[in-house]
Amino acid sequence: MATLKDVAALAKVHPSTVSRVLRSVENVPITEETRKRVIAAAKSLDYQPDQRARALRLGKSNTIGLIIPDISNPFFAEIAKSIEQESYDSGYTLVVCASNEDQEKEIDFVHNLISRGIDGLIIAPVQDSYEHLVDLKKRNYPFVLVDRCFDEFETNAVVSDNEAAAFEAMEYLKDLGHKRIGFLSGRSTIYTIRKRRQGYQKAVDLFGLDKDDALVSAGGFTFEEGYSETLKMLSLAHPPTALLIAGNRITFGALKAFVEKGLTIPDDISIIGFTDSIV
Amino acid sequence: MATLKDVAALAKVHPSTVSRVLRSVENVPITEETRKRVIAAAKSLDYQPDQRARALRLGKSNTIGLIIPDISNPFFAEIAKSIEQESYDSGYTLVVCASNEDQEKEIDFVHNLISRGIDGLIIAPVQDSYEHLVDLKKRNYPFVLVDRCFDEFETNAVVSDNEAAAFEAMEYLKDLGHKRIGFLSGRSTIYTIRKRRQGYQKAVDLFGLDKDDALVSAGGFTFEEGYSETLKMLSLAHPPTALLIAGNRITFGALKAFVEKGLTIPDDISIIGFTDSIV
DNA sequence: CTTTCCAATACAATCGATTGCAGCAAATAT
DNA sequence: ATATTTGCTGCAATCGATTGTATTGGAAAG
Repeated sequence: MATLKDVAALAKVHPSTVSRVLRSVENVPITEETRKRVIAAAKSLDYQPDQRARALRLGKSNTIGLIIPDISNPFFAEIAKSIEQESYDSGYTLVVCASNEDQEKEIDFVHNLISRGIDGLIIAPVQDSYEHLVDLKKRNYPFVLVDRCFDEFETNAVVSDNEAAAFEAMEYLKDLGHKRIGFLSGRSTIYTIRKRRQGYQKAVDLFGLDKDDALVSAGGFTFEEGYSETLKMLSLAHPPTALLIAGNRITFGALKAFVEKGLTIPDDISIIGFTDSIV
Repeated sequence: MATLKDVAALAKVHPSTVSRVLRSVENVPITEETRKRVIAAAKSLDYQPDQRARALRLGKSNTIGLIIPDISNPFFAEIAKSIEQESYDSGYTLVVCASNEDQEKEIDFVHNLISRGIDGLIIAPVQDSYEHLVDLKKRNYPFVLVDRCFDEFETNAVVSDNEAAAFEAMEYLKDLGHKRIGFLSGRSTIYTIRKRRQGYQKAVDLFGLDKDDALVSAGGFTFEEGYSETLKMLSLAHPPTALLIAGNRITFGALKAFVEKGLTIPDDISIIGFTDSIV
């Protein structure tokens, strides 16, 4: 890799001059002839400024970090894609890290990314703890949460109104005539899940629907868990006639259970799932 | 952020001593008392070495870059996830970039990542051109291709035997009694697609199956294209009785077409798709 | 012919961490 | 008592780019 020094040597000027020519800004006057010589030299050496050196000197890296719990989940992958596109268009490079729903790893990534001189951070937190985020806030480090935030800790965040969404979905199912609606949950420590469940409960109460703990599953986000929890619910003495499902993978698991039980949608059972994804 | 200097000041030693204590390696002896003082100072300041400074000095960043065409495609997301996990376990940070099947962007990323002092590069190339990769190879820059490689240009690469896979799939369909098998392709400039098509053709020839250009679609990788190409093929005078499908999203598009046409698998039509993904 | 001034470029410090070498003290050898 | 070794730590250069502050050369002014 050619450095400023190499270009300077070739153009027979001082490195600082090369820098000034190449950044071109500033009100420092440069002879047209020098400028041409420098540009030619830079081109002939295929000079690319060393970003880590720039970042070190400037205290700015034009890079932002994104930490998501699971890159292989289309929901987060889609988020990553959008952020990446927007970053790229704004001249930023995005560093995507996958915490894999592991709190330790997330904390690791936060430290690691900061020490790399990242300009800002976007996090979909694991939500097993948040001291590291409190710390970020205290240090005035720019970061934004996405998809998940904390009730007890105020931050900038981009989230959906999960409670209202769940409530609306329930209302729709109620209007279809359903009285006994199951709720397939995900990890209940997570913001989105808690809110969706609140919406579900609110609807159950308000609409006078069947209130039964057996109609609310616990569990995680996986396909397998969705499958087994659905089977469990379908084999109840009074199975639900509709399901509200709090995650895309869980939904696919439920579908598998339906197929296995020979149930058809919407004839035998109705479902509404969160986080739609075709593929 | 605390720097080496800050820690040194607090511990009343020279920065170099702090560095030596913290790296601990080297055969330089350090008094136990000094060591303790330094470690205490580092802890109390929550010192984290600046990775960009280290990278600059050491010429090594412990970071590798991954460029994939589409992060929202579960196939690539899954690849990214595995590589990320493996990198993390080996003490490397992975930078994931999405070229979005845009050759210019890929080239941009290659330059950008290199100038960031990335230690190595993993690329699933767009395959519209490869001069930039030739350049990398010439400069002896460590990189590996994944999923896609070039017939005309030798590199390290991790790829599947797409031709054999397509052939095997065709053999299976033939054994089921199918004589008229369609091939839903993706962008034909791409390695995987070309190979799969070769396997398809080889099977058609070898098994004496129906040879008909109308049975081979062109097109891209999208859900929509899969849908429309399938509809087109189903409305042929002699529609295929089975389909070999070269991509996961295309497959989902085909499924939509089947549903719409009221076709059931495997009663009305058989399919085998590449790149399985549940969700 | 000297002084002043300005345009154009060079110098040097800086960002933070690392490392070969120098230096200083105490301990051992002569 | 002096010379030599050894153990520990400080000094300073370095990585590559940036930028405030010289410095240079030549032209204009006196």
